[in-house]
Amino acid sequence: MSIRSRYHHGDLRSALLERAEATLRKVGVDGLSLRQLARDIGVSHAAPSRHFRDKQALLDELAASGFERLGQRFAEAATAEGPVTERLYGMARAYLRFAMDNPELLALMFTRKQRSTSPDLSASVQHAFAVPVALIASGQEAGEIVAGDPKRIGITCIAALQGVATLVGSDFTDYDADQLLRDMVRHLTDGLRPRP
Amino acid sequence: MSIRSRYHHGDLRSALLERAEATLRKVGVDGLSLRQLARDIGVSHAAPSRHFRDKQALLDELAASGFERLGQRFAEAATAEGPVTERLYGMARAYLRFAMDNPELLALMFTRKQRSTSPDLSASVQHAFAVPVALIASGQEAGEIVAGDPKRIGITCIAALQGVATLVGSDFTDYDADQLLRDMVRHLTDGLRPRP
DNA sequence: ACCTGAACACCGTTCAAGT
DNA sequence: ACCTGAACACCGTTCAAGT
Repeated sequence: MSIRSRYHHGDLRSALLERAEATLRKVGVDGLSLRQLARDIGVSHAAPSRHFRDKQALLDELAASGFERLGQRFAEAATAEGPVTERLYGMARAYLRFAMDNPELLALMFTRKQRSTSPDLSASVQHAFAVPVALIASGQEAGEIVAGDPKRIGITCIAALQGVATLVGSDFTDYDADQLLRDMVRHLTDGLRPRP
Repeated sequence: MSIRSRYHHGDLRSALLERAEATLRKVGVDGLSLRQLARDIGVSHAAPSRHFRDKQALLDELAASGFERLGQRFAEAATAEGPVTERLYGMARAYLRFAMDNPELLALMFTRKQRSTSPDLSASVQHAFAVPVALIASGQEAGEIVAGDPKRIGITCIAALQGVATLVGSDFTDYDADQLLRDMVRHLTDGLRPRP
């Protein structure tokens, strides 16, 4: 960061992403403007276009990085000690923690506008989702989970968690997140139909 | 609509809401601008402010009307013939149909930004959610559903459906909506833990 | 290669003034 | 009561020109 190199920022791309995520957290997507981002970083308002084709491209990268981090948290929970169902519950808690720590980012991750999903984003999603699917497959081997395509069961679980995250974030209910999550896990595990 | 009354629109408020929903469906929230709406209707760009404090107020009303219609569809499904579990499945299908018919509206309905929810919207939500809760309560009486606070079980079901709708709308998965929904209903009904 | 400055076509919101 | 027109302070995107 010599005085000479202040004209060329050096790593404007990373700086934009970093600042964008901070702004997203503080003021939400609607409050995020490329011009303000550029101002914050101290660069002209036209500079970002060198690194992101348009605003949506920057948002797509934020979403992709979100899925990468979510995938990491999944992986940590999946490789913990204990029976599969315990680890699945750990993953569920990791999901909800991520959702509550990054509510605006999560909304961005699952809002696909009417644009085609970028290959980058798609790869991050597949990578993240693969973790619970694998865990479910090993749960089936251990006889802890019913038979069936682990991919389909995994997607069902992710959908359930995403729903909990959405409801928690919408404050349409007074139940706290932990209780909602426990209810969901319990009912999805044991079923709503009474067991004999 | 006499020539004399063209200056005063007459029912600008309704016209704005109607046009806004059509635009929402066509180009999404991001493509929705008050100025364009005013232009479409043939009124000055400042006119909408008489009827909606700001853009968010109009979006809130759209969301509220969404919940009202969703509640109606719920009520229809709830009062159908057959056992409770059948009617719950009918409600689930109604939810997903609504989600697929109004993807942008649904996103709007569940995206609460970081603003306080308007009382109007909150009332619509409570009204809509009350339907599945009541159905679950009668399912418990019939012995078709496990014991527990019907409100909490109902919220769990809605979360599950909302999650399915989100995943279907995000096109992160290739599974079609019906299959995803059937999987969710089956697993939530019977549980992921093997039954003896 | 990377950034600037000006330009273009938009926004939401406000407010005196008109009917 | 309801709407207009002008004004203000913003946007995203593009593009010749600078270093």
